[in-house]
Amino acid sequence: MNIQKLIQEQVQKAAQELYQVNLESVEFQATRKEFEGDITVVVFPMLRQIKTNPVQLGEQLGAFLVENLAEVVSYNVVKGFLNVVLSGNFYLDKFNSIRNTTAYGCVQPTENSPKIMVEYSSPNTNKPLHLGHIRNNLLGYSVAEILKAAGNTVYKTQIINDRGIHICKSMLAWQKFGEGETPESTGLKGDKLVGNYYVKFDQAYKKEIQALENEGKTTDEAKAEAPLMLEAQEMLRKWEQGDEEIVKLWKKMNQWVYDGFEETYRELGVDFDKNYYESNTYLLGKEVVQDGLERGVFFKKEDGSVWIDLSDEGLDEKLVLRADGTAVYMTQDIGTAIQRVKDFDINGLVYTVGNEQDYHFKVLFLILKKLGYDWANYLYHLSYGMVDLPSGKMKSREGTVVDADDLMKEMTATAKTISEELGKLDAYNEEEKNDLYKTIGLGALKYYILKVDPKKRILFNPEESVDFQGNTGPFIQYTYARIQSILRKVDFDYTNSLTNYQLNDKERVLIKQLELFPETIQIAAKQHSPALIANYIYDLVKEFNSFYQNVSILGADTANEKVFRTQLSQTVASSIKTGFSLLGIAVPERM
RNA sequence: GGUCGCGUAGCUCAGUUGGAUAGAGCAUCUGCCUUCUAAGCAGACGGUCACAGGUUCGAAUCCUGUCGCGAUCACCA
Repeated sequence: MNIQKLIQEQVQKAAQELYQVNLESVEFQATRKEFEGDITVVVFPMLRQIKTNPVQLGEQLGAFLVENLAEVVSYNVVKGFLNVVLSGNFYLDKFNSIRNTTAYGCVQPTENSPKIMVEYSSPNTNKPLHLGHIRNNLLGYSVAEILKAAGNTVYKTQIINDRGIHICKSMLAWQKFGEGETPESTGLKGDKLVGNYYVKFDQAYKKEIQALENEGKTTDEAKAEAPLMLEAQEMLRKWEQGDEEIVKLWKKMNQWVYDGFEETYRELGVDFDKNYYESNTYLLGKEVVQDGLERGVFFKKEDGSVWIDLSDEGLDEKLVLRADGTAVYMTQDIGTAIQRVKDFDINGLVYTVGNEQDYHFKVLFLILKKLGYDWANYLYHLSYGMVDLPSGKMKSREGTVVDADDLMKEMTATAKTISEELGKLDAYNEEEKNDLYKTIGLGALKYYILKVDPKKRILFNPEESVDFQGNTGPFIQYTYARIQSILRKVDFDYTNSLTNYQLNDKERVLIKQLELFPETIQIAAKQHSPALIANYIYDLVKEFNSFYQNVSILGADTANEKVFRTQLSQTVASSIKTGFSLLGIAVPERM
């Protein structure tokens, strides 16, 4: 039983004995560090049931706790706050149990655990991944890992948007201007090569529009009538009819892109258990709409298009099937969700998609509910803010897109520069050094992005490089490396737990922080927020560094101190490693 | 215009179900490497929690309104 429950019971018992009042609940908070104490009982709310002055009541409850609970050694009352001081032995026991727990903080999933699918990334195959995708990938991957650690069975997935007009644009431009270029012939990553042709299409298309406008057409007419656009649309029609040549080209160019993406994912350190392809799923959902139409969930307009009326929910009418019977985005998403539940027997689904699609997912979830799927209550849109530049939105046309591969390279290069300046890596050969630079560079980038609340937008200034000091990934990695350095130097046995040890303040604070790890993971899972993990680890590391700098570990006076502090350091390192793994960030042995 | 989100130190961000004197990092300024890695530690400076009301023992947090920023309101995805 945890200490909070024990104190609550005793406080309720005290209220009963002293005032014959049945307290329904007791409110707690962590004691602020300017006061003495470990846990604080807030007395104010009790005054509703017990008419007395808060200080007096606090004194009475405090005395009762000291009397009746061995863990409580003393107390003080400030205004309406009863600060309770717990015994050193209580924390020592706590520490020993933490130290002896494997995968401390995490809950192992069982047969009966909820099965959740997390979708993230889901790129279009017409251009390379950029900074926006990086935020998406990091968030999706991290939330998946956090859900796992909280005891769920998790499947990571992406749906690759491999068909549609945008792919045809790249294909057409390559056909017209490509002169047979391939990733091999140019040395370009496949996604970059295909992306170049998407840009080329856009440039040529713009020229055509301009020419038509000069002939007196309106902009809308010009856009619709430009020969390149007509050709691209024709290509899409041919693709849908299964035209052999077009499909062959489509397969070839998509494969280039997949190979390119694969490399980016590998560098970024994200992975998927299952890939869906839009070309396989874009027809899904039509039957469900038909079925829903018959059951009266949807209705048909005169032109034959199918809609759902969501005005009851304060929303509008929404199209789910075009008049010509073809699917829209919503149709596909309905079908795909149902397919995924069939494929994986999942109980829930997390969609990592930017907040520009808030409305879409609100509607999607409502529709699935109205269709009567019970799992529709466990759908979650992990909505995140855009990554903007000082100049505003990233625009490929203006060349302001921050490319994912380039950014990772720059981060690694910065890590290298800083590491070389500090010059502490003599123990490493070139290959080990290069691995380390990647670890640090990516650690800086990932932490920088994940530490902020997902729903807030991020302003990314490419001019000012991401920090490596203070509240950063490298700061935390550095602390881990320092602890590893200590552990390498230990020349005594520290396997056995101590039962008799006088904790100092720094040690006690660290144990308190360690104690919060499991509930932090649970809350982060519930809120789908890697930022909570990042903040928790940062607090832990700050406390540890203060301990490290002010207290000698291997040079301590007594053997017990050496053993205990080594154990404490090791346990902190292990939580750093676990916590960072939930963010997809690696930790180094040296740096 | 309707809907949704955001607004906390010069900058970037924390701030649990409402609780004590609103916290970190960066930047600026002081100290600390002949003892475990100074990517560190100890400290100083810095606030009308956008604004105005309300709810109550108590509000950055909840409610209402105003202002500012962003997104969305496609037979695009």
